[in-house]
Amino acid sequence: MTDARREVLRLDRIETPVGEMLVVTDGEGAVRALDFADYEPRMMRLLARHAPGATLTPGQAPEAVRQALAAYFAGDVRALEGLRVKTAGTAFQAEVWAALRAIPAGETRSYGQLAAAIGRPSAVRAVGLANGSNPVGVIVPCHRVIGANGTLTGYAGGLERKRWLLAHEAGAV
Amino acid sequence: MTDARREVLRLDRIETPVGEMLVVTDGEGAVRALDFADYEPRMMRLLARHAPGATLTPGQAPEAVRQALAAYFAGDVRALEGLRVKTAGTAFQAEVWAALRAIPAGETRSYGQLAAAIGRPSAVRAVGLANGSNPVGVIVPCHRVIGANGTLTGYAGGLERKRWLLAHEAGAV
DNA sequence: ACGGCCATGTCCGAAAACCGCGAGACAGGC
DNA sequence: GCCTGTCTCGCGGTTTTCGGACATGGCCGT
Repeated sequence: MTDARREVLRLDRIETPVGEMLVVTDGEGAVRALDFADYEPRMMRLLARHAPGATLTPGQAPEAVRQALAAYFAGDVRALEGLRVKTAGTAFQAEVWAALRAIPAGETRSYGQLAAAIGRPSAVRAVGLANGSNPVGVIVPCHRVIGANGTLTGYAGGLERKRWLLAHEAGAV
Repeated sequence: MTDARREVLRLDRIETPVGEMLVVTDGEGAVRALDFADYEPRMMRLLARHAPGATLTPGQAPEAVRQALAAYFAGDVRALEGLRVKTAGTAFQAEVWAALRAIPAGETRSYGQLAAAIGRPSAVRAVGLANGSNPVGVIVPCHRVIGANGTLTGYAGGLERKRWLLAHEAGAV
């Protein structure tokens, strides 16, 4: 009696300088999840929350997505800006993630700045929390948010990768 | 960014031998809620849970619904069997409510029999709970479930109405 | 018969825990 | 003094846990 429109998502694996990544796309070409292969359980957990009941089948991501990611890692760090993503978090999370995509490659923001940008200057830790539960890494650039004193503080894919991504973007502007 | 497709539901009021009733239907003719007018707050609460964010406007229910209800109260106690209902409870509740509709008019079941019918013989009290949170009274005949010893035990619309409905159905087969 | 007792499964609301922070206080080292 | 590192605590949204509540039905005494 429940609406059982089981959505079918494709799971692709691509090689990058920072290790193999998992890309989940839907039938409309939107990216639903993107994470590093060694954090697969985490991605599956997030995906289960954001796309309940969807089935996952191995398959190639749309060419536009593959090419954009390749271009990004090759040095065209703005290549991801046109990609469409689709997530289903709370209203607060949606605001945070939208604010993330507004940070240009090569720049960084502090958690406090991001909190102020969405009109809740004191919701600093909550921003960190929403940041950490972002299902679409790299494209939604949660790695561009650092501590107010310049320290990297944390990253779901490991601080080493956060450092690499920031250096990559800083060197390619 | 959340899906803000505000659904519009119609709220009708009809007279019956057991008092005025509230009928909520959707754009597809399915009954979403049905309760007695003097329990309006309860119905609103259930509706808020089963159709979050929907707006309610006064208006007439589809003719098929009105006629079926009139026929039922006039003596054609099987007139409600063809009506479509739509609810959004948990899986357990859905099973219980489906099992309810399988009880023919004029018959009754005990809570234990109903629990056994859905394959959870010991979930007796849970059946009672699910029964009580049924948003679509009368059409989903929760009044046909009574205690194992024949007592009526309880009814959201008042025991007096439960007694009346059962007598009405028993006398009209 | 009748009245108490208790095991039972599910759901809901409240409360607490959890954090990818940041500001302020404080202690040392120069 | 000044700079830096460590500590403490308040912050806010989300998730998890927990404690009742309940439209029962046996069982066991009287």
